[in-house]
Amino acid sequence: MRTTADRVFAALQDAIVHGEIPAGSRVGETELAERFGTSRGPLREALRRLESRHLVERTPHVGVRIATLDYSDLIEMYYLREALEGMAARLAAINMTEDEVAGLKALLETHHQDAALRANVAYLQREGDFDFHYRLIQGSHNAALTELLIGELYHRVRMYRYQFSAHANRPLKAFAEHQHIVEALEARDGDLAEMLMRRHISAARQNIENHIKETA
Amino acid sequence: MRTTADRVFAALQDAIVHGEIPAGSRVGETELAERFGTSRGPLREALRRLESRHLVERTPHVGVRIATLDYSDLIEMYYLREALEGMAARLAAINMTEDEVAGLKALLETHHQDAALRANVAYLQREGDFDFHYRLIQGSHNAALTELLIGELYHRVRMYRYQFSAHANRPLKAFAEHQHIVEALEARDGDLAEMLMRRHISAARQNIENHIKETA
DNA sequence: TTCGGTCTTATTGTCGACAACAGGCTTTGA
DNA sequence: TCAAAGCCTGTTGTCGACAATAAGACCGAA
Repeated sequence: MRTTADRVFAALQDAIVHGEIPAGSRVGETELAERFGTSRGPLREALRRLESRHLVERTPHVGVRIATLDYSDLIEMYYLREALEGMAARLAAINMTEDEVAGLKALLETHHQDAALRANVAYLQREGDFDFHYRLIQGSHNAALTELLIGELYHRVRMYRYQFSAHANRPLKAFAEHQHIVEALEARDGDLAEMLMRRHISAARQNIENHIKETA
Repeated sequence: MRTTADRVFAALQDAIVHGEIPAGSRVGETELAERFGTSRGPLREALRRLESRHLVERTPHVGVRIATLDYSDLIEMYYLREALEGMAARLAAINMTEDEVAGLKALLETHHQDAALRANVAYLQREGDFDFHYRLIQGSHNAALTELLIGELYHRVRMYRYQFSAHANRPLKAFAEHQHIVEALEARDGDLAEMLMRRHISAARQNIENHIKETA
């Protein structure tokens, strides 16, 4: 059976990612403990785990603040993802099974049916297993890499999406890039897969950087 | 003032990394609490933080085991480092100050004076600020990347060094590669710096993989 | 003898109370 | 009026006791 600390952790993480608890706000332990119907013990455990994922910030004797993402954090994260997901793509080209590649291709096909995408207004992917990057990372068959990207970074990325209510403003391009990556995987071309993935993420970052300059 | 949980965390991490507590051994919370002269509360917090760094493994209701590194973990970590430190080198070439580059060059000069290195028997670097990779990573001026590599991965790497009492068995080559990387930094050539760093780490990995095959 | 089930025990998970600290407020002196 | 020192309050850090769980020992039946 899952422990109560686990439940609190999952619930709190969801609340933070979805913005139910405003980013940057200070929260008290007692307050949160009551909210989740438990004592401060398990709650503190949940907070520590969230801290290691950079979803909350703790300062000794002062308290807990929900983490905020400013633009520089966001840009830094894109560099991380470029390096890590690039490597993931390289490894996926080598290690993915035929079935996994076929599954990924089928996933893209369902995206292709999406009306919003066809109209070039949005490229929304359902979370978790239905996310292209999510599946590709798992295809690297590298546990440490997967844990790092999905266990630690993924939730911060999700938080960003909700916080800035961000949707890629280049849906068709992004979709086309996904398709090219899958083609590289099919060809088992690790070099190409890594290069395409890095360009894919780098383009998204530059897109944001330009947006900052324009609005500044 | 530092909290007791902080002290316990630092002490325990050291004990694990240096092998004072054998890797793979099961340890009880009460036992550890007594050893560090505190109660189970702060100790559990320290354990949680060590868990997020993959230095201990916890299973609910069962207990704590000091993490072990098998070869596949080690190999996976090298892929991570190749991706991340490669990116760090690229960013360092762009973001390092002239002083930092000069400092790194001076550091290599002190390594060059080391007798063991000259005799090609070992390339031992003092830990922390005196480690080449450590300094270069900080030179990336990317807080997220630095936190990830130094805060999370670095201690696992150190643990491996102690556990396998590993010393690079290609000291002069490794040293020469470091020098070439610094030259790329001086030239502010990000592409080259990344490529050299990736080859540097990749070579170390292949070295280990070959070693495994031979002894298997 | 071996397999299945029950029970025991040691360990972890949880709780509520107390101690210690940080930040703000008040007070006092110049 | 302003600044500095001391107090006060609310919060977090720490502790010891209790409850719940899982692993292993023990027993009995096939």
